[in-house]
Amino acid sequence: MNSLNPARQAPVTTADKIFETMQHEIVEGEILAGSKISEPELAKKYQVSRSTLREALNRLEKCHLIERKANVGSRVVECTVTGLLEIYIVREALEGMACRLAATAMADDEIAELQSILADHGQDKKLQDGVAYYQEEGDLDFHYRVIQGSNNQQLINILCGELYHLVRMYRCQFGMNSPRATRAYDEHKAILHAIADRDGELAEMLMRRHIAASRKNIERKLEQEKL
Amino acid sequence: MNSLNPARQAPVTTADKIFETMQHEIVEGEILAGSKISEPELAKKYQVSRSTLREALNRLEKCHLIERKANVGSRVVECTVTGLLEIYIVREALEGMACRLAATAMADDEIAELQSILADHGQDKKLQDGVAYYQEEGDLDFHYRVIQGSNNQQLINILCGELYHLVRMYRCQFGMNSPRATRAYDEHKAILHAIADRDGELAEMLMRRHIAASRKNIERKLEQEKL
DNA sequence: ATGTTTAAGATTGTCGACAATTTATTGGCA
DNA sequence: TGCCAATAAATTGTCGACAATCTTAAACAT
Repeated sequence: MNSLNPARQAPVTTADKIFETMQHEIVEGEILAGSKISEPELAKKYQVSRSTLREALNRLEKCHLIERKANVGSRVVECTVTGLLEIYIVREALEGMACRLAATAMADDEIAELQSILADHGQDKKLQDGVAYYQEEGDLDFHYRVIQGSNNQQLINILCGELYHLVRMYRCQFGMNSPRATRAYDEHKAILHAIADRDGELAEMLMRRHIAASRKNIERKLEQEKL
Repeated sequence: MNSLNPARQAPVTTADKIFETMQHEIVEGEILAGSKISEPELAKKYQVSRSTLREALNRLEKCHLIERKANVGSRVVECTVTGLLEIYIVREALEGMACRLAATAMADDEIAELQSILADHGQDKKLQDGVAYYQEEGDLDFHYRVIQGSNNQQLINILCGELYHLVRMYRCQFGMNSPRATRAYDEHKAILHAIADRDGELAEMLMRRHIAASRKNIERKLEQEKL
């Protein structure tokens, strides 16, 4: 999936590698959410100097995975319900707009390619039925391609560069194998149909509903867990 | 204006000060857009070590004022027409959503305060008439408060922390003393009215039109300059 | 003259050490 | 016992130097 990102450059410097390693560990929860980051400790763990580690920390901060306070240090971000819902709001606004733009900016062959990918997902879904994991990957893949299709570098940068891994982190740590798999698949089809029709207004509305439905689904689920 | 930002912490470390200095110089164009950043040169200019300067550069990158390539160096971002229009698109999506949220999240006294501020702007506008500068500040101020009113930390962070200074940079360098002053003022009043009515849907639509109108105004102006 | 290879110069990335600040610990006092 | 002050320990911020990489220049061959 990461390999699909054309903007992503291969990790050339050591700080790049430490960054990617830590990014993975934070997303997967191996480095616990909310935990304090000890620069000396981690520098020893990864066998690099503190300068190099700090360079990596700066990039983690750029994609909102850690937070720094002057003269105090860094902490991994907490995974709160509020934070999760806030991100869905941002995604609803930005991906909705991206979808509107994609309806006019995407080339015919890009749309065709995405249609065939979606068809593949449909078959896989039938095979695996309830198992939502693959669908999750597929969901990310679909959203990712629509964003790229917007052809707006600022949008792409924010969604694919700065928010993407934070979204993945929440998915991992809240264990989201949603029961919305088949419905989400249908919604994807409808969105893509609107894009193929070059109907930006409808495409935006459908994408916003799609993301809002996910958000409400989570709100509902978390409400039930409380009871 | 900056003093209105509650999230902003006073510059405590030397890297903070260098960051703010450079941020100002880039926004105002004293450090030219598109120019290459020489670490040794700037370190000498500001009388700090390269490590400290690099720390400042990292924060400039976070708010999209410079871009870095591994083993090559940093450049100040270019101010292109495409880039400007792209930012307006992002703002339309995000500030529209912020406005929708503000309609339900803002407290009554916050709304009242903003109304009185807007009234002051109206008087100042009458006094200074065509002079758009103060109105520009007022425009930023209004948008800023609506964003804060959304009470969504992710939104606030992106708009006020990461995009704010880039928007200011474009305003400075493209010399935007728009002739939309009085119309923008009326639009602000209508937006705030919708917020006071707690009509989020309308508030979002009006804010989106407001920003889209600005964008189209710029598109038109730049189109004319070409001819 | 032009294009390629090689070497020199300059720039960025990384390192370890020191200074400044914060946090933890200890001791004293109400 | 509980709270505050002073000290000790640990952590973050800053510095200058070295290593790796890129850029520029010069020399050479075609």
